[in-house]
Amino acid sequence: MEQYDHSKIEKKWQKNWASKKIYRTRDDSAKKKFYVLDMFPYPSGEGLHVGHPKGYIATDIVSRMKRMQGHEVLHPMGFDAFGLPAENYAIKMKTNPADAVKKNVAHFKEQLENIGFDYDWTREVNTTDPEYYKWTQWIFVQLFKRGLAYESFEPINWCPVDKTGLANEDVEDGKCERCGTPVEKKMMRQWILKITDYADRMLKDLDAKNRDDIPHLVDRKNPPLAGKKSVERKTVHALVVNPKNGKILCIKWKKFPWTGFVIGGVEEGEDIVEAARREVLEETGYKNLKFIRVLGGIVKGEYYAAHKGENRVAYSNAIHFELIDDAQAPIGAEEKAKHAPVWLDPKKLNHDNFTCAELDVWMQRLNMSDAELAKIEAAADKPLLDWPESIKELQKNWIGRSEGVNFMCKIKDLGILVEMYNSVPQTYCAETFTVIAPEHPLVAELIKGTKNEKAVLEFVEKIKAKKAANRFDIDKDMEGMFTGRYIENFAGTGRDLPIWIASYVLADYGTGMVNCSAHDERDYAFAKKYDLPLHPVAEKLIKTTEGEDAVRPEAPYVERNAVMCVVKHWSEDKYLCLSTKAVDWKGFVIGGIEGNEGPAAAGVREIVEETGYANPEFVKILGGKLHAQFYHIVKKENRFAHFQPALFKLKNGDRKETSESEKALHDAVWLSSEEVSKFLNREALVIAWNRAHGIEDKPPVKNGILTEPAEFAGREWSEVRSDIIDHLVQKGYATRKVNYKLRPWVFSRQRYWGEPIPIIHCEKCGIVAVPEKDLPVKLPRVKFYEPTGTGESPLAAIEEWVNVKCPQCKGLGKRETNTMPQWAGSCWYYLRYMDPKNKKTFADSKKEHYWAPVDLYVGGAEHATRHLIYARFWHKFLYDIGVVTTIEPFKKLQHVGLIMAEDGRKMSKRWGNVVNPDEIIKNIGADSLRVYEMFIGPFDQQAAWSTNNAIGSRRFIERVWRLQEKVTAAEIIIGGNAAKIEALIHKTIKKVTEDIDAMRFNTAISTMMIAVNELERETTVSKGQYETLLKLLAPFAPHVADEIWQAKLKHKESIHVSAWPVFDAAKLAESTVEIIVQVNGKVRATFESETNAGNTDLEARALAISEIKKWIGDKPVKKVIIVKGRLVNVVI
RNA sequence: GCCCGGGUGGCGUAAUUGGUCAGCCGCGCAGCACUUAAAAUGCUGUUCCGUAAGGAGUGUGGGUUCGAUUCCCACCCCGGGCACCA
Repeated sequence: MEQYDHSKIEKKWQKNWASKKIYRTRDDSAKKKFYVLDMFPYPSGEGLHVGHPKGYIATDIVSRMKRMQGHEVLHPMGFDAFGLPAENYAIKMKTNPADAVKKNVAHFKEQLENIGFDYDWTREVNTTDPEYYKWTQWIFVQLFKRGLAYESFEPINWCPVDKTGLANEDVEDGKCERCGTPVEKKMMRQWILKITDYADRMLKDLDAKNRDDIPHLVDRKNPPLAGKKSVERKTVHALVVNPKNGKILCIKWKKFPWTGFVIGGVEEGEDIVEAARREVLEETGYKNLKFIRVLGGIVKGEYYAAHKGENRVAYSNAIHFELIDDAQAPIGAEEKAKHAPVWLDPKKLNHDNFTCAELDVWMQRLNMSDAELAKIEAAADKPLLDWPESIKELQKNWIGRSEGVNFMCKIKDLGILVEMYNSVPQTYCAETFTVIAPEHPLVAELIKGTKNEKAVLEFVEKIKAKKAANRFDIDKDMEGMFTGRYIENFAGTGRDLPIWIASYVLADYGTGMVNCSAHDERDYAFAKKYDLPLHPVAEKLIKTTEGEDAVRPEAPYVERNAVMCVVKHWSEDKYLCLSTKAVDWKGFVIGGIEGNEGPAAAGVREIVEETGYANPEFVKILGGKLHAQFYHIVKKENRFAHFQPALFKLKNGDRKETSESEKALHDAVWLSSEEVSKFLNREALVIAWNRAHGIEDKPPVKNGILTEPAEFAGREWSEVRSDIIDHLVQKGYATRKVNYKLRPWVFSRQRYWGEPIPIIHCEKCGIVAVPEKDLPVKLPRVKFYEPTGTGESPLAAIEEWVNVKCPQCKGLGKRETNTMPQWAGSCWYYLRYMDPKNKKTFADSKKEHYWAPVDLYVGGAEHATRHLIYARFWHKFLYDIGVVTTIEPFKKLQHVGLIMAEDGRKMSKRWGNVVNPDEIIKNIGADSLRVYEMFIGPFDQQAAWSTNNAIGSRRFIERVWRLQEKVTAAEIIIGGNAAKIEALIHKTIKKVTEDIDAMRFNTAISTMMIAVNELERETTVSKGQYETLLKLLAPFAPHVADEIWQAKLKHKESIHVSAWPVFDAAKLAESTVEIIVQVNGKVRATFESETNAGNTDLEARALAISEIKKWIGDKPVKKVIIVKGRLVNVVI
């Protein structure tokens, strides 16, 4: 037999596939689509290392299987090449970035092709191609037109080495993500994208349910009819609200049991808002409508239009109006016959924030019975986003939604009103001072004319000059200065709060000004440093969760006040305590405070009662109260107790008799101060002890029991929060407020290598967008493109490019010279793959309807908080302007675990541990490389490369190759092990198919290896079984599979367009099973049994086994547990 | 500090509605066969202790159960992300 020689076959098949165009994707297919996407690479100068293709191999496998399963597969590839890394590389190599990128892309592409991917290269995109970035710029113009892109002048992060402004996402730990230089704050003219407008929706949709599965009503009541022609229509829903009562104008169809919005077709040349007005007038007669807004997105409906005898595919926008008055025009007879206007109570409909799709869902619900609703809820109980929880969590933290209140405060003597955000409003009575960010515009006003003015201004300048990274360290970097101003009578507490400028306050979160209390670590440290007053309003709660006195949920809660007595000996340094007999417990004398006695009297009484010592004297109250929750064993109740620690002293050793009942409970014992510290195993007592010795607590924590305000005293910190907010809002001290950590996206870079921002500055007209017909604004090719560091991009120096006519007034204008950041192009590339050559639009809407959303998106987890957030933002925006149909771009997301070098470090030129895939392909072949990378471990887990281990994959492929020798012409072999082998093949089909779907490639390969090992033991292998195995292997090792399939087995077409095998459940079942017999849970014997043997039969056979008899001996059998088809367990 | 993920042979790992002696598959290692020899290939073995019978064993300690890698509680360790967001 011919030897397996990868070098002969791999190139051959790569050429063959390309020439036969077997991976060409069609847009007009009747097949079900599957869109599988890789995060496209950023082509660096260094080329690929073996880690890069891991994700690409995975998507290649999935795409090949899906194609064989009969899907129309879109599996494209392209290059993201604008931005700093490419530009810095070009500067280093002293070439033009455009040339460097061209070279790098060619190199990447060649390396990728060597691995044998099934990309349709006719759909390649490159973000630096003017035909591509024309549409990146077009989207920017749309953002600009809707006020989501704006110019601003404010302090932003600036990298002094890369000489450009940076987005919040580009800063890691106060340093530039690219070069590690600490960033500075710099006042700059810049472009901002208002990503924050989408914060809430991006957060909400992470946990949203899958609305795609809610059928549109039109689908259900009037489904499309087969054989009728299909017509596309643009339609509108009108949401007309009566502002007086909130009711919504709908129409009731007379022939159908159906109530819904006014819906109508949009006529040629008609605006959607006009169309909606016209339809409302025609169908209901209401003529005076106030336009509110166009709801985001469009809804697709497919139905049969009976009156026209055609199937309709309708794309509908929704328009929100308010009724101005009741004036009604007469309704035509024809309309009257069809339906009548009705006003519906919207119940809980909050239409202010609705998207079109949500409105559509709500409308359908109007007409559903409860049973129908429940059914649909269940169907939609799948998440909208099938993403790893960890990535969702990362995004949630990044967006950082925080619900709190804005306090309204008045500045004393100036009368200025300011707002201050607080997400922990429980502390409002604790607040003792206010801090303000040095950058805050109010600073100047506060100090104007005061004697401190000059000193404060100097201080502000000093802090501003500090690097961002050095302003916030609690231990050393915090600095502040008093402004001389106060907040007046804050929130009715009667306190004026001094206003300080503090280095640690964030100017761009909340309002840049914060009220401070002892309950925040930084504020506490600041107060200590500058000797500011503190006023804690919460005390610690000790909740016993372990042992006999652990809180028991079933027991009632009882509130008690008590005294905790620290009783000193009359002459020695020892302390009087109790040893409790029932629970092996030693502790201070504790007793309830009765009626109107105080802690001093109660303490004296309890000490006498419980210890017999006759003359205790009250010395002093120690610190504040302690709060505890525990279970009172004797009274069988949960105690919510407030202890007042107090110091007592015995005058002398005189004793009285204690009562019998007290004696039974505990003894009085003396403990040395050391011993006391030893048995103080409950935090409460430690604190009491510390207070008795004047040791101060750490800064108060954010939990415990509130002591102020009086209305909420004694309640638990977390539980009281919402009531406090209600209280503050009611009293008018504050309003509810939500804040986000997500910042506006700083979108301009003062660099050459990026998409020019398509804006023209005109002296007369101001900021004008480049008209869409003039796009793209091409990046000019230049000799000098190094960053200037002046805050202007190198483009600013090219006069012939900068000077341009204003598109509005034709006067003198200047181009915007900043460029877009690296992340811009990747925000929408997945849409361009759907229709990469389109010159009229970024993607044809029919193609978008067919391909969207991306079914599977594979890439590194490091993109969770940048690319994936940015892309979701742009996608939602495109949805809102009605140009895409899904609310999320990526349905399923899978992240790739990194491949590390053999030394366990990241592969990098710096460590000299890079493994080049070209090398591996030369030695063992692309197929072996592919199989190895998938076999290395769980796909999403990091793994270390081992060239040695890769040999195992090569051996596996060789074994498959040699199996050819055993293949007989027969499709199926009869007799011998035939049934067993057939079952094995079907098991393998099932497992491999399921594993590829779940991206468990390592176990899929393992399963195939087991199958090959089994087949090797047979003398002959049937052709049918061998071909099945080859098909399963084909996505993993496409070259060798096709070589055997076409060259050896003489098939005329590629294995990659053959049909994927389907397993037969009937063939999986085996007639006998091995039953294990356990004695007391330990396996002692096994026996063969028919699959469906009954329990009594199994028991009898198990007990008859001599080995089992031996283990049972003469002990009585207590119980026999039988698991059908599995085991018999004898309990003795 | 906070949020995820994980801890199983010499190594990468497999097995979870709790149930076939835990360790599939692969690497490595050892022995054997083939060979003058080597490579390649094939076969056998390979968690630990013990000559064996047998026992122990999935980070540690406890719990639930006839039975726990799988469930519960506490803790330890490793990896990743966030850490100024009041």
